[in-house]
Amino acid sequence: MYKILIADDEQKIREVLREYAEYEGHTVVEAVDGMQAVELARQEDFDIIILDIMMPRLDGFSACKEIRKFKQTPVLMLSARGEEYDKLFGFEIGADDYVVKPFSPKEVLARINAIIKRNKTSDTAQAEIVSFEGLEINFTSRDVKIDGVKANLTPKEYDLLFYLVRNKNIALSRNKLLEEVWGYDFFGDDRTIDTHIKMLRNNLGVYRKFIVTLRGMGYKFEAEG
Amino acid sequence: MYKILIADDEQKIREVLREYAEYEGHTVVEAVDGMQAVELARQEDFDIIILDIMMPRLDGFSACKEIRKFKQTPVLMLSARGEEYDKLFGFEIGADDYVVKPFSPKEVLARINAIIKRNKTSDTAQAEIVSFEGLEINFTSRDVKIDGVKANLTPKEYDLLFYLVRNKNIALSRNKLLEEVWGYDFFGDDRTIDTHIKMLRNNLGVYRKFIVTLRGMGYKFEAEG
DNA sequence: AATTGCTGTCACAAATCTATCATAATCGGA
DNA sequence: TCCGATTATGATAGATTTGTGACAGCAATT
Repeated sequence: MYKILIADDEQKIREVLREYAEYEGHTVVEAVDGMQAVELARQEDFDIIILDIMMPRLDGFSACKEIRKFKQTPVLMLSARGEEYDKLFGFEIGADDYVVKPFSPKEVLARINAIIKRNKTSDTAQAEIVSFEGLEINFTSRDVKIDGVKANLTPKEYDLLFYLVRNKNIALSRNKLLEEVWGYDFFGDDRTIDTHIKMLRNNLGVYRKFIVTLRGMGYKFEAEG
Repeated sequence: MYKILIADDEQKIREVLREYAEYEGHTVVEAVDGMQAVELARQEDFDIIILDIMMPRLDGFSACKEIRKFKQTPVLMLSARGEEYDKLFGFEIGADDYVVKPFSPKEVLARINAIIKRNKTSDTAQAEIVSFEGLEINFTSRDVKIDGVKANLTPKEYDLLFYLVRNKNIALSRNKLLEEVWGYDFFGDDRTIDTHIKMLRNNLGVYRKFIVTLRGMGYKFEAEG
């Protein structure tokens, strides 16, 4: 569900949090110090960042400030009891919440969920992506990658592929395809589909195998993914 | 959590906002015009005040100015699109933020939280900045730098770019863009977008590459950052 | 009143896509 | 294996879509 960055120099703590977070279906990336956390935050978009305060190289406060210069990712601070309590309390550095050690992972996860829910403004919506072996289809950004390389499809090819994939493992007659992809007001030839299937296959390279011809019927996209 | 004053002459709007705010646990007080808002603000301490601009008896601008004479309560303005745009933009009257109608209650609540948090954190308001290579976009101060040099964009160009960037890596149809950037009440031509995209691209120099044409669809801002 | 800057529209050129056709290849059943 | 039916493919003309420069109407500013 969420993508979480956990920065703490104690492996034990990272481990415990990761375990709980992954159990809830989140993705976790770890950093062992503040510097690394800032770097990772710069490169990727996280739903939330968890920063321990006492860390080598760059402490949690400074890391938080640094991150806030370029990202608004919610931050949850971890602190030992009494440690810089005032700063924490005032959230002067822009943290969204904090948890005092020793904490229960359960509580941390609860806070994470609360913070993310509070901060979610349609922004961090997950892209809709499906992949079949090396064929990756991103419905959200409307692009298709073949072994990591972007394919250059024409509008009709996108529409056709997207429709096939959305109805994968379903036999689709030419009429059905015409109606759904071309529109009810298209009065052209059936065989037009063949040509577009051809183009699509050419563009899909080895993954053309997913597009199966159903003789006397039509086509289908056949895959496990 | 927070105590909010909502001043709007439209009952519908007060109702919707109240519902959302209370759902988040805030306390809401309503005013039906600017005069009443000022009186209430004088008597009670709110965490934030929401003022519609068009109100009977005393408009939102004047109410805001009046309130600022005795309280520093953060103010969020509501305005119809285009309504006194510059005043709003300059925040000359001391408002902390503004939202253009029609807005989503969710967005308003998000802004409320942001404003209050910003005001509570020792007024070291952090600017919201994102960058993609040498292209730096500051949502807060509403400016754009190209390799460190400030670009001179027109309002529409800002709006368009900001929307694209906030929805980066998402395919945006012309209709979607018209609706979100121009507003639901714009009945002009699709192609207007093309022209503005053109201008934007010219202004972005080499970073025009981030704006990708999706033939038969629309455009998207494509970048990793 | 004149100037400047912004917006939306238009027209044309350039780029790109699509449908169709002709022909080749393939399939399935007799 | 052969034959008719169906599908694959290459080529291409015509249709769409997008990029761009020009411009008129407005609004704000001087």
